[in-house]
Amino acid sequence: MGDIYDNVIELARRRGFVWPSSECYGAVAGFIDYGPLGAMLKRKIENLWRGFYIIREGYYEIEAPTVGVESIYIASGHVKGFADKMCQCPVCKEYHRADHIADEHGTAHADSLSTEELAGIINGLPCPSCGEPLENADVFYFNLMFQTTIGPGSQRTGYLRPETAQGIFIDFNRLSRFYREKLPFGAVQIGKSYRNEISPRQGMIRLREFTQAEAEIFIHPDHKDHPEFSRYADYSVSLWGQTHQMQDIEPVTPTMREAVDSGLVANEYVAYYISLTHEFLTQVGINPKKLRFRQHLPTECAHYALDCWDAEIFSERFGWVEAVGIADRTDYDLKAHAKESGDKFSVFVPYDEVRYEQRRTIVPDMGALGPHYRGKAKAVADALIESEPGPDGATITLDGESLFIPADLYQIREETIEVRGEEVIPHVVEPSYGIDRILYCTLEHAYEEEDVEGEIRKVLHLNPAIAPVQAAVFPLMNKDGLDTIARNLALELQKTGILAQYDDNGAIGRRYRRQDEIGTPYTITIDYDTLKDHTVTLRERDSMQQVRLLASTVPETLSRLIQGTLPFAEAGRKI
RNA sequence: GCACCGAUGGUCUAGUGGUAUGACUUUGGCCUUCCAAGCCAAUAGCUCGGGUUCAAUUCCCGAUCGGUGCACCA
Repeated sequence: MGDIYDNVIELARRRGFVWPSSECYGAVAGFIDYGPLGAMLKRKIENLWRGFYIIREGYYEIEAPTVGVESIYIASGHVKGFADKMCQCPVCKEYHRADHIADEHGTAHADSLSTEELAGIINGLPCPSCGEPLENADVFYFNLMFQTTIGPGSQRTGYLRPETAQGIFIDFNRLSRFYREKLPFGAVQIGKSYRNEISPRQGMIRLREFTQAEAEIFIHPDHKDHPEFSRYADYSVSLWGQTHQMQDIEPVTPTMREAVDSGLVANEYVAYYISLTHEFLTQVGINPKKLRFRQHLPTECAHYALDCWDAEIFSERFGWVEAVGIADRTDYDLKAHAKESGDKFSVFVPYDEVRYEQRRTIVPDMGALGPHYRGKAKAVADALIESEPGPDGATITLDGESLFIPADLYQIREETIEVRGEEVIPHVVEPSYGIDRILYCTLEHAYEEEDVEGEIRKVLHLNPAIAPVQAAVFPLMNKDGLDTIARNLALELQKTGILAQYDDNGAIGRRYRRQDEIGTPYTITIDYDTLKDHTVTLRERDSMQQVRLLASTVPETLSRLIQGTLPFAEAGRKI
């Protein structure tokens, strides 16, 4: 057999976590189906995430369409920037990045050239694969966004979103109103995003349709101290900064306070979400020893991002997998949408005290300007307002012509203006989670093959909070009324919101193994003692230990076990 | 996209120019007083399309998916 990946994926397929999509018509790379247990697991991971970001941080969730009009992605830069300029070698048919080829042969800023310019430059250069000259090779765009058209016969172009973030940015003004126009505030979105990857490999790691959980937190550009920073000030995580990477030295583990003060992490907001991400991922079940935070190198950091850290999870198969990106995107996106849409993407921030400013305004005398300049009067007035008048009059430029306006055609007013605050374009701190990657890594870290008396026991050590099935109820024997008692107990559990499977098929050991494989944390068995004293056994998946307790207390006890507020040893009498 | 390798019940596999082996799983039954025990039975398969052939799961070509390398990863 292969490595742990093969074993995990085999189990995931067999037991209904993850399946290839549209199998009966031939599966398509980059798309997967979540089966019954996978969909449940995914939802539980998402709900744990909601617990952090919505309930604790107070950033409400929105849901925007996955199809967006072209303008959104023109503004965000995806229409232009999310495309690669490619060319194909006429000899070996290999595809290459045209700008990379030009770059290697000494062309500066090749990525900013047009396709025509690039085609001219690479013409005759050797193909990086076969070495033959690239004769008259076309340079064309390959955009990684899925394109569609909106409406019948419509010329309106739409794109499937390549990230959920833009849906939040373009709702900025509505959100600002919702939060009563007070920074900081944030919104989150969990949903599908789409990227038409050239070569999606690596199973669930690189998908063409994937789920993101993103938070966009709008903060004042001059106040990047997180109000709740004390929560994580003493928290320490493994940080692999730019300088560590370039000098090839190990990550360091300072406290967040130290990391911010030393300048390793740009500000408290970024540090706060690094810690929160660490806490979230370890709660999901990621092994903290296989988790590190790596700072983007200057070359890979998007040009607008001020600081960017990836949470990387170690996979036996894929190495360090980028699962979360935490970036300070500054005001890049809001400015871009302001420019493209013409709307204002800012918040009015009042000063602590009202300021008074002396201001000199020029008030044109339209009654005099009108008859004098006729059709040009309006333009003259506008130019006048912007001008710097001398003692006798002002010189303005209109249609390239210099024009002198005598001082009696306008008034100069010295005013004291009350300034209560200013319009501020917030900076955006963005923690962005790849749920599918987290889910895979969780499975991989939870998976264990244990040798029990010569048999291999496959167990998913899933955190009870995210296990798709929380409990199973077995009658020891399928007779003497044990089965009825077991069924009734399963019903009782379901009434308290616990997903409990009833299973009476096969030997008891086999039933335990089945539940171990899907990560069910607790199993309850009804035996002959139950008939005498109404007690049942409760078995813990990880230790295989059992305790005995009254059947009537099982729902309450299980709830507390799942919440983590009751240690298993105290759940009942040891056997 | 390219090159190489692979694809047989749900899973893992044997094998073949004449529609297929075994194990595990699953389901039903018997048995069974707590960790994949035993017995009986049942269900279930040659990735897809084309070609060669009387006949293709097998040979050839192509596609799809998976793996590896190249390229790509805003």
